[in-house]
Amino acid sequence: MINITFPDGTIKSYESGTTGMQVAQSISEGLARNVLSVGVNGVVWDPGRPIEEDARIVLYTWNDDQGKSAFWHSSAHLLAEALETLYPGVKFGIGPPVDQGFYYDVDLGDRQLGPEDLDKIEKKMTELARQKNTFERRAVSKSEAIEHFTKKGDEYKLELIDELEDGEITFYTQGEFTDLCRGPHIPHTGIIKAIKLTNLAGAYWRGDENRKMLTRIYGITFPKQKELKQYLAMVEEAKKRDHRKLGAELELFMFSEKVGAGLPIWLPKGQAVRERLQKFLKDEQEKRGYKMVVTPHIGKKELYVTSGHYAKYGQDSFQPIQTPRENEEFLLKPMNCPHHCEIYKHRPHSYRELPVRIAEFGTVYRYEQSGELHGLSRVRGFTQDDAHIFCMPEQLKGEFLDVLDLTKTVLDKMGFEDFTAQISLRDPDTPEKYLGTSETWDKAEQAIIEAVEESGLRATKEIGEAAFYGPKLDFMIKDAIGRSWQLGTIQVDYTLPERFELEYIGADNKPHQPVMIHRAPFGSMERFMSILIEHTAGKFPLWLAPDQYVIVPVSEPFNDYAYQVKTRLAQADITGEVDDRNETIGRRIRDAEVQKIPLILIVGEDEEKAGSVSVRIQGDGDKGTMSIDEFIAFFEVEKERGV
RNA sequence: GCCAGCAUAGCUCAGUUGGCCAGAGCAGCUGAUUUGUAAUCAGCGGGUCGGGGGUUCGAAUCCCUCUGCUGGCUCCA
Repeated sequence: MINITFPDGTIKSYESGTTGMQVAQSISEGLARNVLSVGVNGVVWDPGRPIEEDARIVLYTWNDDQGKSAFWHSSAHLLAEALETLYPGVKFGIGPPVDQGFYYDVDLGDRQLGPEDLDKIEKKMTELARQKNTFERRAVSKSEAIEHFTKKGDEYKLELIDELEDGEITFYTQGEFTDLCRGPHIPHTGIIKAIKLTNLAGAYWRGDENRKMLTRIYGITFPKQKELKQYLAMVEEAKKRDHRKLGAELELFMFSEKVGAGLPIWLPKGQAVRERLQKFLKDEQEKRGYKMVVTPHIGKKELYVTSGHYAKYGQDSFQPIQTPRENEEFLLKPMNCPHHCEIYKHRPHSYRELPVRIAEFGTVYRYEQSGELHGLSRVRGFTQDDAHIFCMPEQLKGEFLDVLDLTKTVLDKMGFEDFTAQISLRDPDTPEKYLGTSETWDKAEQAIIEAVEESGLRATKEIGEAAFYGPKLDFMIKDAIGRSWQLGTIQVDYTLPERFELEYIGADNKPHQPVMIHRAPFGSMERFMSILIEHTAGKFPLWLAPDQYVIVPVSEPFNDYAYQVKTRLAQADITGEVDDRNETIGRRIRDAEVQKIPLILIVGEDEEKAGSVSVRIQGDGDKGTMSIDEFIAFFEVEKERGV
């Protein structure tokens, strides 16, 4: 007999060899039907795997991530089975579960799949699922595993096996299909009721662009048809929030084939929002002792040779532009930091004036691969809300904490609560990718880790994600369809001060090297706006809205009054327009609603006589009339409410 | 850059297997209407079917190529 401990602490005894499924059955039939995987002493197992020793167990269902991931992992096997049935000889890479579903990377030889093929594969998967085949786990020796896949001629699986230890290799078989797999899997394929193959993509084998590109088939499955429907509806909803769509509809920004791919063009309304964001940050930075500067969009190649950017990115950048006579070479600036280093250097600094905080909304240009461009999120020309802090080593932590506080202030103001923070460290195995010595890297990484700990911020550590000149703390946030983007960043840098020979005169009257912090709370105006648009669905908070109100006079005789109101509001620093088009009132209200203008003011005979406005809130209907002073007071209250 | 796909009027889309002057709704313009809380009515204009090349008696439709876009991969100072 063995003792099974449940999450609530109760202990029951079972015969040795009892499976998770049997344990579930002993509790209730309903639970047994829903069990997808089983946590055994912290490891996720198949429900059908016998438990031989005392164990703590957790039964996972569709409501648990562990249950979902087993479900989707098994769905990937089902996809593979369908592929093998339809396309004999297909070779398989890997087929893991992901956040929303699963994929399988396959090598179909010369065959190309199109969207029509996905329907066919889906049908086959449904047919195979109905067979309710169980997933059978089998431990195999390394030689047996090699033999199996040699016979099958699947070099990808052989490569994977090659990296595994003998004794830890398992196969899973459902129906006619056997795959190398560590598991776990759901009880049988019949639980997979709703199947949707979502898209096809190319993916390099093992993520290496020098190796073969496999066909990646993405899909998602559910235990109930209804859940698939809900999922698809949710995806449709998310598409409506897409900043590319809203940006065009609300006339915030545009792209032009003639101007060039990845070069956003800001329209008046988008620029209005940008300006308000920048004003907000400028005010915040002013309180914290930053000074604004402006630097040119190009700089001599030598500037970037000095900074190290040229050696690192020169080949993958817009190539230098030349002066016609002297053949001097200039680069479009990909970073503001070298310029800011030169600003620091323009005169000697005493330790008394440190930290020096230099800020700039600096527009930079980077060559991004054509396939990478994506709306405002990934562009070739963008404006960073950049600043560089030059401080003494002993001031580093304090400065870092202040920047952290600023970044949190920004995210808070925007109502972005679901961000994650990531400490991006160097990969010690590839020192050639980084500038500077191991000692300075250790110092810089330690400074970030300590400051983050002290601030109480929860952050993950990611090895190999650092910039080439220093480690960083990145803030990540998801867009409407769940893709994660880096917004704010804080970076500690000992390297550039050295390369630019920056110094300050210390209390000892000797030169010392300052430490540099690079930071951008928004990251870039472009990417920040893309996330802001998607999070607000284009319905900007009052303090950011390009037009805060529109006045709709009931008919022509009241146009004069409407313009009088506009003038009054302008004096109160409230901006908007009068819509005196010859259209029905219903029409003009509708247009304002569709344009997501926060406040609609209707004025007619009653309002003119009373000196009032009739207020309507976007998406929320008629709020009744108020005097203009009342409206201004109401506006100020609403404005403070933020997002 | 790589894989797969898409590109018809300002926007959203129709255009059977290549075959009459390429269509609709919205937007635009003109006129009528003077409006009280999400689309007033009528008339009119608008497209070298993304660019270039080819196949064909004939191409929006088939092929090649370039550009842009979409979803991934790689990359992201």
